[in-house]
This record gives sequence, C-alpha cells and structure tokens, in this order.
Amino acid sequence: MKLQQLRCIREVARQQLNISAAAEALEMAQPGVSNQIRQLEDELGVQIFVRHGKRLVGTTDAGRKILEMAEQTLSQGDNILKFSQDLNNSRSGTLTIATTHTQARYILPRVIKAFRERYPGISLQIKQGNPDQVASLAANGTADIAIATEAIQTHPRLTMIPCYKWNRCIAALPDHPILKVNPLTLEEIAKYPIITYDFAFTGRSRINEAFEEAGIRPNIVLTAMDSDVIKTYAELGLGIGIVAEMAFSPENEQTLGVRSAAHLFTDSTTRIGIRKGAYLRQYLFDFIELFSPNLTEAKVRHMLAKNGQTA
Amino acid sequence: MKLQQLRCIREVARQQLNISAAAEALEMAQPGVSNQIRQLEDELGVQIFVRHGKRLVGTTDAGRKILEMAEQTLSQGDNILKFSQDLNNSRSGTLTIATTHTQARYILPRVIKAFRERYPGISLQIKQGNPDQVASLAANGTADIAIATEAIQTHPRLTMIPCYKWNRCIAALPDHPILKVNPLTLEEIAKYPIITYDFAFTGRSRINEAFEEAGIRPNIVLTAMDSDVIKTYAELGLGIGIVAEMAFSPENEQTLGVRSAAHLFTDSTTRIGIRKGAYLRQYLFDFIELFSPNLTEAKVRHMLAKNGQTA
DNA sequence: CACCGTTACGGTATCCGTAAGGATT
DNA sequence: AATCCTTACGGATACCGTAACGGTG
Repeated sequence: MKLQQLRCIREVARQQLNISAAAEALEMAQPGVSNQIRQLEDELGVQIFVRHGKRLVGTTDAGRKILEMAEQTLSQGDNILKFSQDLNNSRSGTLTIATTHTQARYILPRVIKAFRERYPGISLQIKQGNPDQVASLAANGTADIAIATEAIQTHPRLTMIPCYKWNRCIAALPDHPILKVNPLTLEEIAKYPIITYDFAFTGRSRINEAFEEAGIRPNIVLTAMDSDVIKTYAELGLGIGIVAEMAFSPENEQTLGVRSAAHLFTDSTTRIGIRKGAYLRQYLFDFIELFSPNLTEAKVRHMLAKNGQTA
Repeated sequence: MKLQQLRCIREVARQQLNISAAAEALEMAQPGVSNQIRQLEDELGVQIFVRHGKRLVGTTDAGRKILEMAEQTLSQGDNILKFSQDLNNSRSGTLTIATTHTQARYILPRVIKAFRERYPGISLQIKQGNPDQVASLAANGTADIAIATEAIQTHPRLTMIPCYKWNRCIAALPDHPILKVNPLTLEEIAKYPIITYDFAFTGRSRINEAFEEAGIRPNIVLTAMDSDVIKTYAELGLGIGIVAEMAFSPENEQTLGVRSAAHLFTDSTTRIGIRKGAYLRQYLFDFIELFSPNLTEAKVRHMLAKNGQTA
C-alpha cells in the first residue's frame, strides 16, 4: 500500500468518481490513476468503487470506510510535511482560508493586510462558499482554516473556536420611514418588502427564528448570498435590507441609511474551525491572533487539546 | 514521502538507533534503510537523527516530533490493511496479546482455548512483559491488545477498559501457623519472611501500600516476576507467599495451604488496553467478550468512542 | 458521437540487493 | 579488531506517460 494510491482514491471520491478529473487534479495521466486504484484494490482484495461496465457509479460500503481511513492517513502524512516546512522556512508557504462572503469582504481585509506585512512570503488563498462548503473544505484539508457563522459548529471533524458575536442592522434609502420609526420592531419591518441573505447563510436562520417567534410573516422579496448584493438592491429601492452589521463602516455608506436591529434578533457567533489532528504552522496561530486578538497561541492550543487533537 | 520511509525511521527508533537491527526487522538490507532515511531527511529538509560521524546517537527535537507523527500515519495505514483482511478472510490473521505472566498463565488458557475453537485459523501470539512493557507493545501497535493490572491505566495512547477485580491470598506450607491464626492480619503476616511479586508488577504496589499504611515493615526475602516462582519458593519453606488469588484453582495445590487475604489489601483491577484509533478486527471483539463476558462488542465500541477513537 | 475508463507498451526513475570503504568504540 | 554506517554499482521492479481500444449515454 502506498500513499500515492490513497491519494488517488481520495481524489476520485472528491471528483464525484471521475477518474479523469482526479488525474488532472493530481497532475498525472488517467491511466496512472486507474492503475493505482486497481493495484490498491488488488492488494487489499477489496472493491472500493462500484463499476457499471467501465464507469464508476458509486462506492462500496467497504470503500466508504477505506476512503475515510485513507483521509486520516493522508492527513497525518500531511502533518509531517507541514511541520517540516514550518521548520525550514517559516517565511514561505500557503495559507488557505475557507470563509463566507461577509467575512472575506468586511472582516478579513484588515487581518490579511496585517498578516501580509508580517509574512510577506506566504501566499494566501481565500475559498468562498456557504457555511456547509466552508466546513467541508477545512474538514478535508483543502483549507487550513474555516471562518463562518453557522452550520459548522457541529461538524465532527472540526474543532470550533468562537471568535466574536455580531448582529444585524437595517439598511434603506435615506428617506425611508423605517429609519425614523420609534421603536423599531419586527412588525414595522414586516410592513415593507425585505431583502436579506440566502437561506442557510450568514445568520439567516436567526432572522427566520425571530419573525417566526413573533408570529409574523415577513415579505422577503429577494435573497442573496452576499451583503453587497443586498445593499445594491436596497439602494435601488427594492426594499429594506437586513444585513450583518459589519457590512457597514461608519465612514462610508452615504447612499443608504442604516440603523441597528440588534435588539430584534439573537446574536450570531462567528467561529474559526480547524480540522482535528491537523498540524498548525506557526503563522496560522499568528493569523488567528490577528483575526481575534484574544485568541493567543496558548489559548488555541488548549482548546484544540480539549477536542481530541493529536499533534 | 513514502510509507516505507516512515517505516524505516520508526524501526530505527525502536531498535535504539541501530540501522542494522532495523533492517533485519524490516527484512531488508542495511544500505536500503540508510538510503530511505537519507531520502526522507532530504525531502523534508529536516535532520531526524543526530549523527556522530557515521553513528546514530540520538534524535533531534524535530525528529522526535516527526517520529511521533510517523507512528500515527503508519497506524492509520495499518487500519486500512487490517480492515481489508477482516473483510476477506475473517478466518485467518494474527492476534497478538501483550500481557503479564499471571494473566498468561492462569486466566488466558481457558479464554484462548475457547477462542481457538471459534477461530482455528487465527494464529495467536502472546508477548509477556511487565506492565509498562505490555502497555508500550499495545501503544506502538506491536500487540493488538494489552491485558494487565497497573501502570497502564494512564497511558495516553491507550483506551483502558476495566474487566474484573481481584485480590491476594496467602500461600504457605500446610502446617504453617499463618494458615490457622485468627484473625489474619498484616501484623501476623509480617512476623514471617515474605515472598511476593517484583516491584511495579502485578499489583505489587497495593501490597506495599497496605503495609505502609499500617506502619509495618514486612520482611520481604524474595521477589519474583511470576506466581509460579513464588509458589515454588513457598513450597521450599522459604517464607509465606502473597500471591494473586487467581493463581490458585480449588482442585489443585495440595502442596501449599492457601487462605484469602482479600480483607487486607485493596482490590486490583485488571484492564484491557487498546490503542486509540486502532481498527479492531471482528475476532478481537469476540476475544474480549470471551475474556470478560459482559464486555459485548457494543459496550466496547461505546467505550472506545468516548475516548477519541476515530475508526 | 462524445465522453470515459481500460489495456498495451516503452522509457525513466526508484528501490533494494551486493560489495567495498571509512568511522567509531 | 569488531561493529556500524555510508558510498558505489547493477539488476529488477514500479511508476507514469502516450497511444490505441472498448463501453456507456
């Protein structure tokens, strides 16, 4: 059994059972991948993939288990490589961050600016997605770290570290009556068409809960995956936006009037997710501390240790 | 990085930095091992071993960490192999049990007899040692399971499962006064020379504690690593033996008089130790259940899961 | 027909053995 | 002197690429 064989089956599984795609991702030719898979299956004496003639159409029960164990093995192996790179040149490497639009657009810029100054040699990669995707990317090692608000707190392979709480605000055209009504209530908001986040996104469920508990059916006319789109349509007068408060900085935003709605919705907590058992390079600890200054390396290590972290 | 390279450095570390011995254990020639190690060190750019000229004299700090991660990786890889073998022929394979003399001699025979009847194709291997060695053998994967009484309850890489409690009894020549004294006390015992277990062995520390608490200095004239030796010298009239109660079966032992000393010493608990994250073949669960019938597969799985077990 | 996986084949690199050479104790 | 690790070299093997073939939708 060789690590390369495990890499092959893992990649094929990740590419929806497409060997050609897996070969490309692995930077090898299709036949090579085919061969490695066959050799592994022969050596183990276990079919991993279900074949319909010459097409892969699924994984066997045993295959799923083997794939899971292969991921573990490869993760462990990666730890050795990362650790070594860390020793040699802590100044070069890659940091891949999986996160949602709101974080990438409004929170990360200042963090990344500071990080780049400290580690100019590290190349950064931001992978965006919805919270589920973000969690998966970190869980399978494609990303070093996940930053998101929901759905990820229960992922079995991630250790979650709470960073900060936030809430929503209301954005509307400057002359919109909602900006002056007193007090601001859910009933008042529900009188107008609403623009907010796509379901299962940045705290969207908290918005639903609030209206549901109050027995109000809001008129949601448009949902989007990112705050900028919501703001854009609010500027067009399509309705009032319910947006994460960090999407507004005090100095900008003359085109929209903004007021806090923190008293109407439950706080959401943004968390960092780290794959259990991962080796964390020094600069990742520094990144986390830049992101949330109270999360010192010692604190993070302690939280990881509590969660069955190996390394 | 290849698994074979990891195997090489692991074996060298296990063989006290002796490449020749490692090569033999790996069934390859010395130069091959040397090469693999060098290649790995080159690829990682990290020195793992400290060399004095041409001799390995230690591991670097980084090397120790890498060795630890390598063991993890190889363990995970082994899980895949074991799992596959389990699917193919659950009737063939090897079960390696690391345990102490007392278990091997007095408890395991009936268990192994039953096990062999159920799995005639599985070859069994018993590795004996003191409790520390037993724990290490299971922790590093040389043995599938550890069975012992102390020292192992705190091993960080093992999940411990308590099986049963036991205590000691007094063995002496049939006409020895200690067999009739009433009540049997530590003071009475301490009047005579004592033969018992080697220190750090099958519950020896419990014996020490008891005398210490009572403020008595027993006259221990001989210590041994196994119950048979103790019994032999008791038969020679060298003193009275303090022995694990399971070392006596009711029907045998006419040469020695026996009486219980359970009221004088704290109970000891015999535990099974299993490496965290190990894949357990079906027959291992059956073996455990034979050893301790209340430990069903479901219960064992549950205890392992609580302890950060992956597979 | 387009796509996908397998088989066949050949060059290259890797692995691992033997044999000989320096170091260390 | 004995032990031990390294270097050097050669043969077998494994790996991986290209090219051609066979199923599948």
